[in-house]
Amino acid sequence: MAGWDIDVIMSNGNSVTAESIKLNIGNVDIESTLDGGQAFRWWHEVDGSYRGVIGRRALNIREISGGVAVTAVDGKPNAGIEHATNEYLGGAENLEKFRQLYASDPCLGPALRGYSGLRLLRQDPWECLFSFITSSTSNIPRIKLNVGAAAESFGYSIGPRPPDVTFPEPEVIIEAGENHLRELGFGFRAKYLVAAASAIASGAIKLHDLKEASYDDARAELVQLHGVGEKIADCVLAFSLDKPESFIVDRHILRALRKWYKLPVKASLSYAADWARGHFGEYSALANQYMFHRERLASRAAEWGGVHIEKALPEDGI
DNA sequence: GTCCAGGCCGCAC
DNA sequence: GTGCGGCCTGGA
Repeated sequence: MAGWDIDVIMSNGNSVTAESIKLNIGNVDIESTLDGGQAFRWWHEVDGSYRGVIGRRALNIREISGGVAVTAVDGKPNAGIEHATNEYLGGAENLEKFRQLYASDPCLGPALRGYSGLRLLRQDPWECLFSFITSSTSNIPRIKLNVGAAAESFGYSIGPRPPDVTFPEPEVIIEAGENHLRELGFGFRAKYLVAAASAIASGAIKLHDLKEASYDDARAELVQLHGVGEKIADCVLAFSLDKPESFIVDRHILRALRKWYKLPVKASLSYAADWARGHFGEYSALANQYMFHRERLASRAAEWGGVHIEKALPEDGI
């Protein structure tokens, strides 16, 4: 599975040789997967690769034919990187079935052809929860700014650059406190984050145990947290707690469901989520991510002059 | 200056 | 159960 080759990393002007590991895990669209609204600590490099952190390792990931190449940028041995990256990028079995089932779906078919390789991540649950509490009434650039600031302020350095840090444990966030988080720009979300950290540190909520729990039970646990509603809970369930049946509804998705699946204009967010879970079943989270990506690019294309979607999805005829 | 962003809470009705 | 105002703040 894993092959070897030699890369040259330019860091602080010095050249360092490091071995990269090739993972033949199938096509991965790293831009839409790592930097499309699931995770917020991946940074685009000038060569098109992405740099970020998985667990306690600072890594660089780039696309290669049939998979990705991963390089440690922390000067440590490669042990464990292959396994961790495989975990993080999720399995592809579901994706293959999903592709076959929805190839001719009017909304998802074009998206599957346009962004084939968009995957569901399997992130660390605490960082994921923290990130999506932060996402409330915010936008992706600002979420990246906030989450990155918290990581760099309170995380443990594991590499040469400032963003090469582990994500701070709940105990560290509690110690930092609401006011410090407000100073970093989290606004009204600061108190939610400290409360969530307390619930986890005290053991009132055991995030990792929710992986084994049913979707309904895990969701019910999460929404008890102050500042976590159905939407944020579904993000955490889909991106970190192995719940492929979760479906996230925001304004982009609601618009898509009305446009492509004839959902009533008056359908509430909660109704829409229930309908979509019934319709897509175990492929809900995947369908949701492709739909979100497509709709988000479409709205951005409109802002930029409306060319992006036609370029990405030629056969779609919007 | 205004408006909006991958929401949620508290409170009416 | 549905609707509405308020909440922080950076960027367009």
